[in-house]
Amino acid sequence: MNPGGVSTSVTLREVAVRAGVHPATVSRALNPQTQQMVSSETLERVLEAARELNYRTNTIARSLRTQRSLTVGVVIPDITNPLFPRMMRGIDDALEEVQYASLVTYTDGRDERLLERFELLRQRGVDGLIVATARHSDAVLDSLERSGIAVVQINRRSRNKDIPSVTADDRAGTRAAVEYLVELGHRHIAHIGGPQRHSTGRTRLAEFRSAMRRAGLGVPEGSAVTGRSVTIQEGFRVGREVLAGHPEVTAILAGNDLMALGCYDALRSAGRRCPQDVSVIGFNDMEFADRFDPPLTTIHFDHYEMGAAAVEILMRRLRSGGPGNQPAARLELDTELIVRASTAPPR
Amino acid sequence: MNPGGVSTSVTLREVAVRAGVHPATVSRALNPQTQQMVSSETLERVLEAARELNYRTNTIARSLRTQRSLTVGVVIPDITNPLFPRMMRGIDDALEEVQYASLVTYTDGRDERLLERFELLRQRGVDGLIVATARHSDAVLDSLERSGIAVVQINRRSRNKDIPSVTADDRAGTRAAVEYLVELGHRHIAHIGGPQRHSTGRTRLAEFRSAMRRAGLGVPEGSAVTGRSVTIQEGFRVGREVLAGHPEVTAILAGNDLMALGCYDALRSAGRRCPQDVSVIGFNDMEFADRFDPPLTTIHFDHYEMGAAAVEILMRRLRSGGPGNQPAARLELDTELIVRASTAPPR
DNA sequence: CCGGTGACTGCGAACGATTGCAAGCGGGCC
DNA sequence: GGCCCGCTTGCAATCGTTCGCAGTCACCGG
Repeated sequence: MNPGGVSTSVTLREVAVRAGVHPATVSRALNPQTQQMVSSETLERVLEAARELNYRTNTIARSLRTQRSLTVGVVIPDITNPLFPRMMRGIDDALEEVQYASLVTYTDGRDERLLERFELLRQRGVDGLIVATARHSDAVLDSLERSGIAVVQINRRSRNKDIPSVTADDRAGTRAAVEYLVELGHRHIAHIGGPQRHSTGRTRLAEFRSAMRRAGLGVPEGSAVTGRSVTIQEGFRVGREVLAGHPEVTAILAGNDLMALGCYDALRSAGRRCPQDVSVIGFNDMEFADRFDPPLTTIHFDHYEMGAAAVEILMRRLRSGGPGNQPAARLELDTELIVRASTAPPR
Repeated sequence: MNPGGVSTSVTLREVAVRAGVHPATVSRALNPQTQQMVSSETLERVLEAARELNYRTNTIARSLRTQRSLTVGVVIPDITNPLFPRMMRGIDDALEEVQYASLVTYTDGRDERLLERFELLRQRGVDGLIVATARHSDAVLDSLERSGIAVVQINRRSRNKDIPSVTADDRAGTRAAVEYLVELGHRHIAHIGGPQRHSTGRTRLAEFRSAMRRAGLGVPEGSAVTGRSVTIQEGFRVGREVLAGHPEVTAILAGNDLMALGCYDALRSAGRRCPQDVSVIGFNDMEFADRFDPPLTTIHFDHYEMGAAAVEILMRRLRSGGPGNQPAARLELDTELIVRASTAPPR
């Protein structure tokens, strides 16, 4: 007895001895799935012994035997990107509910690292994968999918429709942003987008064009430009370029919040004020977006929910033991335009 | 052969068959520690076979046998707190170097959850623990330490000097902040501190008092108040209280950056401007502190390095196989005052 | 009274690696 | 020529669970 303390690890065998039964019986008694196989007296005796010894099942041994680790790998570009902490919480909380744990790994934007990182995860026996690094055309993801491991894409998705995904409704979000700017009276709207190898970059750019067309507005050459990555630096670089080429622009729809911050910098360096001279809209509603100078108008979606939903889809897949016959889920989360102070009518 | 693809798992035994040797020999050939035991011809044959089959050692099986999982548990309050993502990167990158992985778990400020969460980590066989939730007087941590598991504290530390820790030099940071405010000409400086159950809250408050005394300034009743948690909400609540009770205050040293943001809100709600009416200094230099309105003057330290250093200490401990005889490391990271726009001379 | 059935429990073989021990083998030395 | 030694390698146990199989026992129905 070691109240409040941490005991050294006790095995099934020791519990068995104390309860006067075979280890296998202890195993059955402790597993909810097989509990009804053991008589109630034995059950009680075993449970008592287990409690007294403070027995905890050794996950490693179980995993070796059952070939399931109750672990999923999570591959994200970088936890430092403020989009991901909340998403991770959604994932981890949902995993905790089903006794799973996550093993997190980063690609730092070098998406091809996925394969090499995956090897490590595989060595550790992950049962499935949540991947936030999908490219539009992603051979690695395709091969993972073919190899039969359960994969769910999150935030971005590849064109491979056999792989389930949870993304924001990029189309609706972009549409809302453009329509809002138009409504404010803007006529010269630029788009500083993300890379076209990402579904987010593609969809948002495509929808930007559509929405502009629907509004009867043109998208002149050089007023919808995409960066090489979704970073403040690229937002700054591309923003400067666009502002220089199109001084008539009074509003910018950025590819995401980080690029929007880059646009802030570009505006400042061009001696123009936000929102008085140029309005800016981001995407993601990242943490502290309401604290920036000016507070950022942006497209919100529920990052936490996105993580939780990905886990749910993954678990469904793991339980069914394969993709099954039903088509892969492609969940799109609702978006909401959050109006703050980075947008205003044009002068 | 399955180029670019993902092969199904191949075992030591299969490699052994292909190389025409015993599995034990393959094991020795593949382990750098024992590699010199096998002849160079055999070695080559084995390596070739392993490469051809794309063999990866099964970490779970290895862990069961060796009783070491190459995994460490990381316990943090909440990954959503912007202090932690960078720290996690420091931890994970350092762990990756030594082939370890991290299993992260959250306490959400309910520090007592540590014990229950630790049980889960123990089940999964973590070799050590990095804990960011230390309380000044922390029975759970004490018992963990006594139980012999390797623990390193990070960011905060308990009074138990037998447990190694990596913290910021809270004392020096606080001193620099106070001295800077004094130098600017402030005479009425308040402290909106963190809970006294945390070493950070304690040390910063204590040093605030010392530094004020050294500057020949008083700390009137009610001008150094601590919150119940280090959050924006508490910063706001306590900030309002202090401002109401001490309208003469022209500068606030906050317990951390989040509380500083709360102070921003409190000032706004009191109709006072920052920095024109009241200067504010934070602590941590969290992500995007330079983007706030106004950009936050704060005490910087290297979060990434903090994580990496914790890993180094932990690894040293794991390798030596116990606390050894040398005293536990208590590393304090250098701090630096980053002057931005939330501070100015008093009117 | 006997065969059958069902409910429990025990037995022992996995899972895939690591490692102490011992055997085989060749060479050097006395 | 015999002995010892060191270098390689194989053997088999082990880590802690799970699970298919089979055995035991009581009870029930014919």
